[in-house]
Amino acid sequence: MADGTTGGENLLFLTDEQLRKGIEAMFFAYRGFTADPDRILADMSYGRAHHRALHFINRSRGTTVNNLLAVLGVTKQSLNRVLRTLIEDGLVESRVGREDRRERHLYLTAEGAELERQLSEAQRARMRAAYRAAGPQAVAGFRQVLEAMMDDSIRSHYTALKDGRP
Amino acid sequence: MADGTTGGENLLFLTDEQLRKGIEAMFFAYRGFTADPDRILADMSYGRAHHRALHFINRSRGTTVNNLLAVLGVTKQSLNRVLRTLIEDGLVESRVGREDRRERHLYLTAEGAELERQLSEAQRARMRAAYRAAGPQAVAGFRQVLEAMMDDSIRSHYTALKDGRP
DNA sequence: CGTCTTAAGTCAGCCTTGTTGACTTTCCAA
DNA sequence: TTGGAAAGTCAACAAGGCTGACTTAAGACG
Repeated sequence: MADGTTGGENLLFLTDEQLRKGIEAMFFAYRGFTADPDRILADMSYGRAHHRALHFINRSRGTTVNNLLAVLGVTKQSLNRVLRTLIEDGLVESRVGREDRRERHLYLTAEGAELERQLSEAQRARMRAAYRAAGPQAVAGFRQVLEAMMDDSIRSHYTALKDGRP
Repeated sequence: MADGTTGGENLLFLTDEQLRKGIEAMFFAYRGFTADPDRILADMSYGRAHHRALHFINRSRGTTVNNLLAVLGVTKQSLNRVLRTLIEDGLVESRVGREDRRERHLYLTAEGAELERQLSEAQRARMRAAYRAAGPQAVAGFRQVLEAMMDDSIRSHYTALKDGRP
């Protein structure tokens, strides 16, 4: 139909203008999303990559390096550089697998858990304020759109974590 | 109250669990968000920074370097490196200001506009699919949460662009 | 047992994109 | 006429991606 509707359903939210606003919103919001942890990390000799590693090791205690690689979507060499410093600094512990001794299982130490808690609390504080300002219905929509935006290959990692599956 | 409600209003959406899901959704979704333009850019000798510059020059034709700096949130030196290659390659034109001749006003050339169109169409396609899958109400919530997540100092740039203000 | 594969780690080198700091040129405005 | 803002440039550095090549250890399997 010429008026932008189909069978009574309004599709105005799919115009290029609307999409552009969503794109710009993603760009600016992501800056805010990372701003607070980045400020904390800047004082130490760590960066965003260390935060991500700490986050997912905390979320999936005892995860293997290979699994972490898949979740983070980076190369082994890239992750290894980050992981090595975290292990050397005593924030992460790497244990040889009991069933398959080729694997290394990763755990946060008490110190690592403390930094992770500090970083994620800063990030949650902003998210909490945004959620509160927008309300529960908006939050549901927010999560729906984000989930639909993920690559198919990535979404399974997200839903597994979301539902607390191993 | 001990059951997570306050005056009848359910605040379950503000639990740390819910916030964590939102944080992980942002992380994975942003990867999808940038994936398609990144693939196109990988073939050329350009990166994500070039895409961002092209996008905002297109959105605010004739913008000054200083304004672009504020919107992108990077240093002059960082932007300059990107801008120089775009100008050298004939994708962006830099015109001396007519009123204030210290300023440079930035415009896309026909070639620059063509690349910008290609990149943003790839990005819009994914956004369109996500919007369509989630529906108009979810999209409204998505935008509300993102806007609330931005830094205060950044939100004005977003709303100015959103409403088409100069 | 021997071979193949997988998991992990490492070394070297490259690129993009961010940063600081110092400096120049241009030119508006007080 | 002079101060300061806008723009641009050079140098140096760091984080964090990447590829390629290679080693070590150990499970899998014919």
